[in-house]
Amino acid sequence: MSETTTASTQARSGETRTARKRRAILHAATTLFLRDGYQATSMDQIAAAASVSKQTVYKQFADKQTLFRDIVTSTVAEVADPVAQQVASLTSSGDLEASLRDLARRLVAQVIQPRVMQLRRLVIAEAGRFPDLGRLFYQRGPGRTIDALAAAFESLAARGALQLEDPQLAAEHFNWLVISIPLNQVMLCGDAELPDPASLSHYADAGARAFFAAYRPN
Amino acid sequence: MSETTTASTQARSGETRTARKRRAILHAATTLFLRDGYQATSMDQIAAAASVSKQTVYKQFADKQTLFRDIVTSTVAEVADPVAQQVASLTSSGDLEASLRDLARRLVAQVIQPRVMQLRRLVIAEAGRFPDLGRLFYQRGPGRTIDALAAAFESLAARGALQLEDPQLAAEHFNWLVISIPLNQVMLCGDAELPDPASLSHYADAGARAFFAAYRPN
Amino acid sequence: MSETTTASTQARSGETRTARKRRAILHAATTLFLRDGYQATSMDQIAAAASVSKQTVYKQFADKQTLFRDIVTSTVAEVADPVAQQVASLTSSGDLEASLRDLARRLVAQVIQPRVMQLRRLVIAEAGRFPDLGRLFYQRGPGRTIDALAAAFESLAARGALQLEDPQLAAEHFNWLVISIPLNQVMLCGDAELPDPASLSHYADAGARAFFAAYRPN
Amino acid sequence: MSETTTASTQARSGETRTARKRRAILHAATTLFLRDGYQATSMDQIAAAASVSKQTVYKQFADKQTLFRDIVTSTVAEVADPVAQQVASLTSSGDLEASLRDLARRLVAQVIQPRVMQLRRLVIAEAGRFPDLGRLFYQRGPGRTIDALAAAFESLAARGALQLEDPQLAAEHFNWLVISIPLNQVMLCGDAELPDPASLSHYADAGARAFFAAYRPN
DNA sequence: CATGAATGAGAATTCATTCAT
DNA sequence: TATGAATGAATTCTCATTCAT
Repeated sequence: MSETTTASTQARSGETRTARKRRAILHAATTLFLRDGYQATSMDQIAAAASVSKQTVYKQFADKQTLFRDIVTSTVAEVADPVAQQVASLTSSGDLEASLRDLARRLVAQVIQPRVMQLRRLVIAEAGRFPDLGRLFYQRGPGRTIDALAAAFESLAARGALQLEDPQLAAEHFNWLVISIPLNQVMLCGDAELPDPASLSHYADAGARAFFAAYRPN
Repeated sequence: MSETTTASTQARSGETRTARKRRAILHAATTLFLRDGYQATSMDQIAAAASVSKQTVYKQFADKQTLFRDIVTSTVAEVADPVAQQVASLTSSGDLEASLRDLARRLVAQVIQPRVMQLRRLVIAEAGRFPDLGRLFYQRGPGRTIDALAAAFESLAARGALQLEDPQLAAEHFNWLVISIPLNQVMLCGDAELPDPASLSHYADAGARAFFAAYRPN
Repeated sequence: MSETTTASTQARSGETRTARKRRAILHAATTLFLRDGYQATSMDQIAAAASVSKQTVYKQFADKQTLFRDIVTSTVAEVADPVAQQVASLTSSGDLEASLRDLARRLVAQVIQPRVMQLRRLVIAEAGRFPDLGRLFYQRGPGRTIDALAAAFESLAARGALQLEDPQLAAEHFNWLVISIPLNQVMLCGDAELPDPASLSHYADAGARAFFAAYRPN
Repeated sequence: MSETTTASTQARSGETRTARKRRAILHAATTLFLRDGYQATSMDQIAAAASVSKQTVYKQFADKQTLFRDIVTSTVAEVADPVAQQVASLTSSGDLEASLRDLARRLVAQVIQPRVMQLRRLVIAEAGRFPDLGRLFYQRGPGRTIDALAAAFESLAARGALQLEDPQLAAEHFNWLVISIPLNQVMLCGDAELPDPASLSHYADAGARAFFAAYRPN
C-alpha cells in the first residue's frame, strides 16, 4: 500500500520513500555545494531545495560535515576518471603519436567537465578543513590516471615504442602537459573562460605532440 | 594629537597614525584571509588581530568585500612572479638546457612558496564570488611568466637554439611541465604533502629536460 | 497480529505486546531520566532506547510530563524505603544501642543506593516544575522512615528504653544523624565521592551512637 | 563626558558603562538561573532581562557555561557561610548549651535563606554536568562551617566543656542535626513548605540540645 | 576619531508533538 | 497499530554592519 505513485522526485519503482528522500537531499546538496561551496550553503537551503524538512536531512546525515563528506566522496566516485581504462588501449601497433593525441583529447574532455571542475574547486577551497577529501580526489582523479599512464608507458618503453627512464614521471608529464593549460585557465578565470572545443582539441594535440617529441625513441 | 607633527594629518617623515593602522589592518587581514579563507574570517577577528576597533576597519575599507579585494590585489602584486625578469637572462650562449634547468628551479621555488600557494587556493575558492580576482591572479602570475617565456623562446628560436612554431604554446608547456607536479600535489593534498627541496629540484630538472628534449633543434 | 491470542488485545497468559512495549518504554525512560535528568532526555532518545517508535510512546503516555510523572512515581514506589518495616524489630530487649547501629547501617545502605541517590537528585532538580513529585518522594522516603522510627521510639520510650519527649523529633534526629554525612557528600560532590563501605558503616555507627547518647534514659 | 547619569541600572559613580552592563547581565542571569535552572534559562531571556543585546552578553562571557560558572562561583562566595566566624565565639565560659542553641539558630537562618536554598538546588541539579561546582559549594558552604565547628569543638573538648573523640565527626553531627530537618523539607517539598520562624528556632534548639546531650562531659 | 553596544539576521542543531502511510 | 516525515519553534552562537558616546 505504500511506495506507489504520487511520485514527485523521479520515483524509482522499488525504492522506499525514505530512500527517495535521501536521494533528493543528496541531489540538492550536491548541486548547492558544487555551486556555492561548503560554507555558503546552508542546511536550510538544502532542505528547501530537496523539498524536505530539516529534520529529515538531519535524520539521514548526522551533520553538515557528514553530508558534505558523503557528497564529495560519492561525486568523486561518480566522476572518477574513466580515462584510466582507455589508457590500456595504448598499443605499440599503429601510429602511437596519433593514439596519444586521441587519448589526450579524451583526457581533456574528461577533466574540463563542469562537474569535475566544480568538484576540484570545492575540494581545493576546503582542503584546509577537509584535508582527506583533497587527497581522495587526487588519488581517484589525477592519481589514478597517472598510474594507468605509467603502466602503459612502461610497457611501451619495454617494446621500444617510447624511450624513458621513469614511467611515473613520464606519466605525470603527459598528464599535465595535456590538461594544464585549459585546467588552470578555467580554474582561475572562472567557467566563463571555458575554451571552445576546438581550442581544447588543439591543446590536447599540442600536449601529446610535445610529449611524444620528448619521449620518442632515438 | 600625538604623532608630533605640525598639527596636520600628513606627517612629514614616517607615517600618519591612520596610515599605520591601515597597514596593521591589511597585515592582519592578509594573514587571516590567507590562512582561513574569506568566509571563515570575521571582521571581529581582523580588528582584534590588528589591535584596532572595528569602526576603524570600516573607516578604512567600505566593507568586507572591499577589504578582501584590496588584500588580494596587493598580495598578488607582492608575490607577482619575479621570475619573469630572470627569464630574460636566457641566452643561446652556453648550455641552454642547463639554463632552462636553472630557470625551472627558480620557477618551482617561486610557485611553491606558502604565500603563493595560499593565495592561489584563496583565489580559487572565491572564484565564484570574485571572478575578477582569479583573472587578476592569473594575469599577474602564470600569465606574466608565460608571456616572458614566450618572448624568450621566440628569440631563442630565431637564433636556432630552440625549434618551435608557437612560442606562447611552448611557454605554457615549459611552465606547467615544470610546476604542475608539486603544484597539484600540494594544492589538493594540503601543505602537509609539501615535497622536500630535493624532490622539488628533481621535478624542476625533469621538467626542463623533457621540455628541451621536445623543443631542441633537429 | 502476533501474540497468538484470541484476537483480542488482552492476552490471557503473559503480557500483551502493548504491555511489553509499555514496560520497555518505562524501563528506557527511567534509565535516561535518572541518568541525564528531565530536560536533557529527549523523547527521541527514549523511543530509540526502548526500540519503539515515537508514536508508540505518545500512544502510551500523553506527553513527556506524564511519562516523567509516571516514572518518578513508580520509581519512588520501587525504592520506597523498605527499612520502615525493619524498624518494628526494634525492641527493648537486648542491646538497644547495637540494634540502633544495625538499623542505622541498613538505613545508610538504603539511602546511598545509586538508584535512590539519582532519584533524589532528579526530584530536587525538578522541584520547581514538579512540586508534587518532591513531596511524594519525601513522604514515601524519609517521611515514612521517620514515621516508623517515631512509632518505634515512642514505644521504646514508653518502656523506658529511651528518654524523649517528642518521638517525631527524635526520629528526625536519628534519621539525619545517620545518613546526612554521606548523603550530602555524594549529593553535592557527585557519585565520584561515594564513600567506601567501611566509611559508610562508620558513619552509621557514629550516628547511632550519638543518637543513643543523646536519648538514652537517665 | 561619558558615564554620567542617564542611569538606568542603579548606576554607580565611577563605574564604566561596560562594567554596569556586565553587572546587569550577572544580576539578570543569577535571578533566572536560580529560579529556573541552567537548562531552562536561555541566553535570550538573560539578555532581555538585562536589557542588553545578546552580543553584549557573549562579549562578556564566552558562552553559557562560562556565564553559569561565573554566577555560581560568585553566588557561592556571596552566600558563603558567615556563620564560620561566629563559631569562634563559642567559649567554655557561660552556658555552653545556650551558646550552642544560639549558634544553631544562626546556622538554620543562614541555610534556609531562599538564595542559599536555590543555589543548593541548582548545584545539585547540575552536579552531573558541572561536578566542580558542587564540590565548590560543599567546600565553601557546609565544609567551611563544619571545619570551623570542628576547631571550636576540639578546643572546647580540650577545656573539658565537651566530651568527644573525633571533632570533625562531632562537627558534622552538630551541623546536620541542626539544619537537616528544615533543609530536607524545603529541598524536596519546595519553598512553599518553608517552615515559619518559630518552627525553625524550634528545630535549631532541639538540634543543639540533642547534640549537647550526646557530647556533654560525663 | 575610536570604543563598546546594538541591531537584526542567519547559522547549525535539537525538541516535543502530530500527520500520513 | 506503528513507522518515518513533517512541523514549527527554540537554542546556542556568530556575523556584518551601524549607532552613540
